[in-house]
Amino acid sequence: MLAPVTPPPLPRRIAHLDMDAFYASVELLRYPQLKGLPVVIGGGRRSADSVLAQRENLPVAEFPLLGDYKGRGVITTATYPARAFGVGSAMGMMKAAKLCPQAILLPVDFDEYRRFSRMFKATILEIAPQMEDRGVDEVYIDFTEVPGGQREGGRVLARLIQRAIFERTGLTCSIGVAPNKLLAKMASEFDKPNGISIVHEADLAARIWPLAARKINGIGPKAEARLAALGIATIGELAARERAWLVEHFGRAYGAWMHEAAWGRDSRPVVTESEPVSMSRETTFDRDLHAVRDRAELSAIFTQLCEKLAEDLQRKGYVGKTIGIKLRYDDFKIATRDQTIAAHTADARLIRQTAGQCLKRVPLERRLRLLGVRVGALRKAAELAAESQAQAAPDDPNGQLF
DNA sequence: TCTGGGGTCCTAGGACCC
DNA sequence: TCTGGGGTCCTAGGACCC
Repeated sequence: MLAPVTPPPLPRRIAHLDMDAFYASVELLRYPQLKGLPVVIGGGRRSADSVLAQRENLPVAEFPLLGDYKGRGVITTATYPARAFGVGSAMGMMKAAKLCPQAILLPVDFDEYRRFSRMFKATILEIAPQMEDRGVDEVYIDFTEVPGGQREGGRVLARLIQRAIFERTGLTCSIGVAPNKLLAKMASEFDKPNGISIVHEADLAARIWPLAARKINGIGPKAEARLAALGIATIGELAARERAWLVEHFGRAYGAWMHEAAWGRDSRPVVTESEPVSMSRETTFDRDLHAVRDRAELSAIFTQLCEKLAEDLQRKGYVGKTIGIKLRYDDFKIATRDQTIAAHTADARLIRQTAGQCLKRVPLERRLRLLGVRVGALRKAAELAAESQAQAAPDDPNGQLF
């Protein structure tokens, strides 16, 4: 008997695709008259009665200005002309207004960004079926088995996808292709905007090791600071340390992972489907509120959050079992409490009641800045219903007895 | 008026069970 | 004086990401 002949496996080629300045680019498609001007997006949601909602061909002079903005909130994104003034994402609005009061301020329009997000993802799926969603403007794509995915290390397929997205949406993106997700993510930043970068294992020392350790997806500001204190700034310096030394300083799991990452090793698959674990709603108040003195106002907001969350769950077909709250105090410290109830629910009143119990277990002397409600341990409502049906099925002896 | 909103995953201690 | 060991669930906090 002849052993079945299996062709050697193809080398893994994983792409990371990142839309270029996504929110701002979507806004500029709608308001081309703003091209080249400093534009900032953030500070709240677009309301139906806003001047912007009424006319798309609004003259530039009639757009709202950042300098006129009053409120808390942060910049979601800024165009390059705005960034030239030192304005950037996550910056407080009031601080940004001082730096560049003449910038045009657009409120965020998530519905519109989601619409474009669906469009570019559908375009990718028509070409490459193995796609992992990483938020509104990012995906991983497994090129390995896709026709043409191996040509020029992935460049040919990347170019095809880039063109298809541009033709469908008018938006550009940057793509990195590498042996795994970790390297592909870094590669996609190499040539922005509208670029393609191909990285191979052999490029590790030349192209990855000179980068700051912070460029590794999973090393954030805290880990970066701890590394810096230990004299490590670049990925190469991280790679030069013994695994055992990293484990000693960062714990078994994180230390070992850091070592693997620095050596460009990552075997995580591209995950095409996943179920949500939790859903939440939270809001930062216009002014800090006190649990006793602003009780009525707080209570109304609390109820509203629970109602919105219940709506989200019901619309998407989920029920959850762990109900929780989140508070941010005026000193920015965060407290969370949660409680697991007997049965899964998506009912606003039950969520409100359980979250109310949680609120009683948390200190309420300080003023509050933010209140949030969360439902976790989610299940698909339909699946849960099917299971309880099965439990009462006639082949269950207990089911027959009673 | 510095500092949004929506997520995931990990850790660690205690309860509880066998 | 000696007092297991493993597994799972629950809870609180924190790091990180988009």
